[in-house]
Amino acid sequence: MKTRDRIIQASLQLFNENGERSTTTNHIAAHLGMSPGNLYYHFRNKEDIIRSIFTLYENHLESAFQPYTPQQLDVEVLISYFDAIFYTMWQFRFMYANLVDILGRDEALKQRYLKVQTRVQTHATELLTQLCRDGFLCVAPDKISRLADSIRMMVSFWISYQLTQSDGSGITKATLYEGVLRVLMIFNGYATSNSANTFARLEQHYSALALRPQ
Amino acid sequence: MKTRDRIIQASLQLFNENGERSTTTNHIAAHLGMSPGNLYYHFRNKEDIIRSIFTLYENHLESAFQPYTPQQLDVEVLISYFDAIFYTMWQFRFMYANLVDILGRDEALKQRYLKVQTRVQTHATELLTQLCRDGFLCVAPDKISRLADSIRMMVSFWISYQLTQSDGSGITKATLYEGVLRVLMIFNGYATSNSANTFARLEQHYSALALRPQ
Amino acid sequence: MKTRDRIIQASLQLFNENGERSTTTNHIAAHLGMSPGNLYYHFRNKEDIIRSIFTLYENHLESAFQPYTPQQLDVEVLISYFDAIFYTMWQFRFMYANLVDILGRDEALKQRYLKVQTRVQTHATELLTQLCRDGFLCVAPDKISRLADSIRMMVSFWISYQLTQSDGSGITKATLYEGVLRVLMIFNGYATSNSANTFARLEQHYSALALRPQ
Amino acid sequence: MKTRDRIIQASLQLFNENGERSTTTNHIAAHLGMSPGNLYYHFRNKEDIIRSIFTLYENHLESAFQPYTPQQLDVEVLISYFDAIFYTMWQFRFMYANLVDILGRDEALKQRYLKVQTRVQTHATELLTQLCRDGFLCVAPDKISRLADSIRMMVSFWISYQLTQSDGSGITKATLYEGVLRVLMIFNGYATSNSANTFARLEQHYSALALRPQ
DNA sequence: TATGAATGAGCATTCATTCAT
DNA sequence: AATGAATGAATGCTCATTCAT
Repeated sequence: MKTRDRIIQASLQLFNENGERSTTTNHIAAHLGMSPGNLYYHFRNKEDIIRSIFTLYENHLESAFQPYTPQQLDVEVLISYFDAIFYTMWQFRFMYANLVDILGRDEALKQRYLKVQTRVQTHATELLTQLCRDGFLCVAPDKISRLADSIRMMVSFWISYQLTQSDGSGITKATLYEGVLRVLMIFNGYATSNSANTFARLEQHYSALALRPQ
Repeated sequence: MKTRDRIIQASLQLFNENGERSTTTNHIAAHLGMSPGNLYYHFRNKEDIIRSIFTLYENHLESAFQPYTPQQLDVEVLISYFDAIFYTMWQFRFMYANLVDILGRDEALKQRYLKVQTRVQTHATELLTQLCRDGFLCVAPDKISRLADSIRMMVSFWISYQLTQSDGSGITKATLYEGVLRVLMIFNGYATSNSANTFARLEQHYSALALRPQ
Repeated sequence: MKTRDRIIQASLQLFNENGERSTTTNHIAAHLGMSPGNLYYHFRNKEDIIRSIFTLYENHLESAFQPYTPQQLDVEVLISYFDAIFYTMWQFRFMYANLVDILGRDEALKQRYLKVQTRVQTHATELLTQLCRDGFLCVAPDKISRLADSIRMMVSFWISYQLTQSDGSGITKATLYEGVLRVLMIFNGYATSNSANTFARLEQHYSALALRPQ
Repeated sequence: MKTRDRIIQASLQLFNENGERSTTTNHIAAHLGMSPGNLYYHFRNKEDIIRSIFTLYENHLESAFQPYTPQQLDVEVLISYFDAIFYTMWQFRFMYANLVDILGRDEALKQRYLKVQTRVQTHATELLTQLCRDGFLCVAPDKISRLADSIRMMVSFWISYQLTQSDGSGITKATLYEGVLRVLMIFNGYATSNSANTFARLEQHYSALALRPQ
């Protein structure tokens, strides 16, 4: 792996584990057994590292929430979407835990965040429309967009919510699968008789993951 | 006012205006025309100041969300609750903007937060039950608790959400009245024919406030 | 001596001995056996220290180059002026050695420099006029100002000139007395028969000092 | 052009434009689209680059200030000398702006500077003698050397002086033509009736250049 | 010749906190 | 109660230079 990518990966890991605020650039360099100078050879400053991680986030969102091709729809497709939700939360959990702080310090990043969230909203709306059309969900057309928005808000603040509500020390995969289940619960409210069975299986699937110890 | 209280008030003001992170203890002391040593005579450390502010928060919540006495119910009562929601968000907005950060640094404070939130949840549930009983709302008994929870979550993260979504520089009273309106909108979904008129007047009331310039 | 003044004096000393560029704030603090934090308690930053030294420079120039009272004029008065020239060069030699650099980094300081130099020019002109009137010098009235200017330029760049011309390691008092002698030489060109003797004695006085080993 | 020369030219340009201090070796390499490693293949270190630029300076001085052949003397010859003064100041202005700093860091370079300045002094003296002999100037023989010295000092510190005196942002060609005019003014003081006209034309020539916008 | 990743000592500055008075 | 000088560990970042390829 290239040094630049190693720095990004190590930073992401340390940010997720110890928080972005308390992870210093010297920390990251030391963790990689490299000099701080080399880190600054590859990145202009700490903000630049965060922005590069944000690019990963953008790319992931972009690819994960594309509408599916017509013939594809079955449990696997839905699982891929819910897995993507989980993966996003888990992979970038430091960001969700400090969104206000991180975006508050970097106006350019905030603009990028707004942009990508707008796209996510669009894609999510399309996805829900498709699921309605294919008889998996039953949502009034004028409420689809609001549903997508609710889901986005839930996903965006699930980690913050958990960090303020649970007395545990940190976020585990199980915590995030709980979040996935909450989203599923919202879907369940709009399930059709066709999809009830599928959703039951999905719930079983993620319940099992939510119970797994770290 | 006693020195101790002056410190609390000044800290609250500065935290709200400039953020807790960038408000130093020397800053607070200077703002009060007092020595940092004196500040540390009255408080063990910065955390101690935040804890004292948190006590104000607890007291406010405790007194504001008590069930009303039977004969009272009219528009004024509802306004008093919604005003209390607004007041809480406005008065302690620095906390809402940094909840994860603040609670993450102080486990004892987190425990107090959990406790007070549990009480708020209880009181809110009782309140909703009362409003149903008095024919103002129509919510299935087993859904009342979940409704209270949704409202709490909306209030808790409205400020964070606004700080990440809007590209404006900061939180204004109008922003928070928008939040109050969102909560009202949820209530509206459960309004009875008796209360429809009342809710319309409430909406008018807060819409006007949300439009007022800073 | 107050800590603030001790910092100024130590900084001045270290700047003069080792150059301003290579004298770090930690250096200064260590030299005084104090923490860097304390240094920054008394001064906002390094620039602030330099500005405070510059205030000393301003005050010195202001007091040293006042016109003399009529009855005063004798050798002692002239010696006091030439001594002031020497003292200024010696006391603030780091500044003269790095004028371009120091003023180039701090526009506000440059403005103060321009202002004080304008005042020095005025005072020097008045002084020369007085000396002419008292029969010590004979300069055409329209050339007095230009003479003052030449002297100022000579004093301002004597140290720089010496640092580029001599292969010795540094500036000594003797070097600066040489500079004083050069200025005296200019005066000599305008001496009257009344003052010739006085100037001869002055030259002897400073020649002796210029020959003294460090 | 050879890589080595390209490095020298780029360094000279960047030093003149942005100052030697704030022009890093990586800067120079990037400006040339080359790796820092390659730069260090051609030069041992930054000092080595400066020394190579200094060689250009030496060569220029050596060739520009040679006595003229007897039959040549007319306005053109004088213009060529004054143009050479201008060219030297303009081409190597970063050096004049930081002479103390640059020579203070490199004792060997200082020795070369002393040597070349001695030669310049000699040549300038010869030149003035020739001009006297040819009836263009009238200077007492024992004062010729001192006149040459004064001119050298004026040229050497004109840029430094301007950088400390003007509140403008930087050195322009006009600034340096002003310097040339100052030198001309000194010559004027020793002009003969034969040369008065010539000097007037020279003054006109350089005044026009000094007034030209950048 | 040339690349470009890597080094590492060093710097100005911050801030919660302490403590003698 | 109050002062205010003092602490010191920590932080993000720079840049001339090296060296394996």
